[in-house]
Amino acid sequence: MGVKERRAREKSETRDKILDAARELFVTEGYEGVSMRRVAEKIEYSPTAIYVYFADKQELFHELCQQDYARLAEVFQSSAMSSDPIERVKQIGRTYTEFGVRYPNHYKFMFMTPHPPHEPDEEDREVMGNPEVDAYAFLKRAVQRAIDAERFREELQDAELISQTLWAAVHGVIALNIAKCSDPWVDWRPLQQRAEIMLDVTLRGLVREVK
Amino acid sequence: MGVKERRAREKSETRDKILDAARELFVTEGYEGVSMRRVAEKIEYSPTAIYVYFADKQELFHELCQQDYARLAEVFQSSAMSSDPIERVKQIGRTYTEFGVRYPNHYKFMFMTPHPPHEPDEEDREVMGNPEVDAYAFLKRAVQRAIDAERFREELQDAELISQTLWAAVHGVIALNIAKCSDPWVDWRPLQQRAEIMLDVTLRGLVREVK
DNA sequence: TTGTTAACTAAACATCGTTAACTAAGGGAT
DNA sequence: ATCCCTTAGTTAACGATGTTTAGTTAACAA
Repeated sequence: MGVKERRAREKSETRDKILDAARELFVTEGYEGVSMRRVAEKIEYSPTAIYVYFADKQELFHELCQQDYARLAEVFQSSAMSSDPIERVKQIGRTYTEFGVRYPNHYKFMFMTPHPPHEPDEEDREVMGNPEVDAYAFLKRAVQRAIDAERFREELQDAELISQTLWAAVHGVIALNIAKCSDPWVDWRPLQQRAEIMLDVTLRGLVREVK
Repeated sequence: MGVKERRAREKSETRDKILDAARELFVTEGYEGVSMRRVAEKIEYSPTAIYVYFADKQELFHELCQQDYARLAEVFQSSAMSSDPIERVKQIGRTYTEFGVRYPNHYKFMFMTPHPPHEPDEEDREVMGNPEVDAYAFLKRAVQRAIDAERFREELQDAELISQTLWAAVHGVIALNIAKCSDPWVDWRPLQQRAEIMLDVTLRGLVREVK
């Protein structure tokens, strides 16, 4: 009776092989630069074999995406240790920046590429909103703690809005860096400096004045 | 002897026809969604005719891009009328947001898509740094004026760095909106609100305290 | 009239994502 | 032991893409 389980295991192993191969290519070549044929070649399967496991290219890379969202949440989990709620938010920002710099192609696909609307399945619904596996929820919780500690200005009570603002601010730095860093039009300051200034500035604009 | 000129005029007319057709398709379909064949079909030429005028698809859309940079600078020119230097910067931010919202496909190609490095030609060098036609230079000048008026904090004296920070902040809002607005994962606040808050927050973080 | 140039085209190439039709192998039921 | 069905995988092909090559055609200069 263990037959079914062995088969399932084998199937999920090849599935993982596909994902691993796709990820490796994807990291260096980006979404457009990777073809289904090259992924297949890498694992020595025929191109169409992939379609047994994934409906199409979109779905294959969407799955990679999901894995990376989870990984980002994981990284968040193991950083952001500070006891000061504002410092925590700052650490999250720094970790996020690091992620974007280290994995620009993942970042590009995760946060800079429009995906067709996608109604959440049951697994998504399980992850969504859980700070342990949902990076955005993690940020939101940290923001909420800072709100509860009355560290943000009185008129700023919406954790969602503040999170979205912080996210956008740091995202702006990373995204411009990815898309425009080699543009001679702009005399770019070092990324680290830009990222740090951005966190300083936005947080200074958000927090309550100390008297 | 007017032959050469007539020919040149005709040539630049077809060139413009190509650009116009490409732009029209591009606005609704985006870079990936438009094929050289469709552009050609639209002007009733053979696909290869385009290659007489543009080296490849990249170059065709790069040219569109350049036109839009100029247009953005133009729009900047006719907004940003306020006499208060900080208010001016804010107006630039709002105008920029409007541009991104109105032309998301252009915006995506202009600011969210990495382009291969491209050494500036003589025309580029003419535009670069001229606030009348270079939108980034326009922002930088407005920032410099605010610096000169001692409106930014003492430690912030680098117009380049401040401009890049402001740009990144607003870009973050627009870019996330374009890439992720239909993502059910996030309970997005209205774009206008996010944009306005972002400007308020960053500027509050940048300007000198009034005593 | 001839030769040259420049705009444009037709056909083809390589590659892409994807589909359809098949093979081959393994296990369950008779 | 035989039959059948499911399933992982293949081969071949379709239609579309960006682009190249080898023409054609027409206008001008001599």
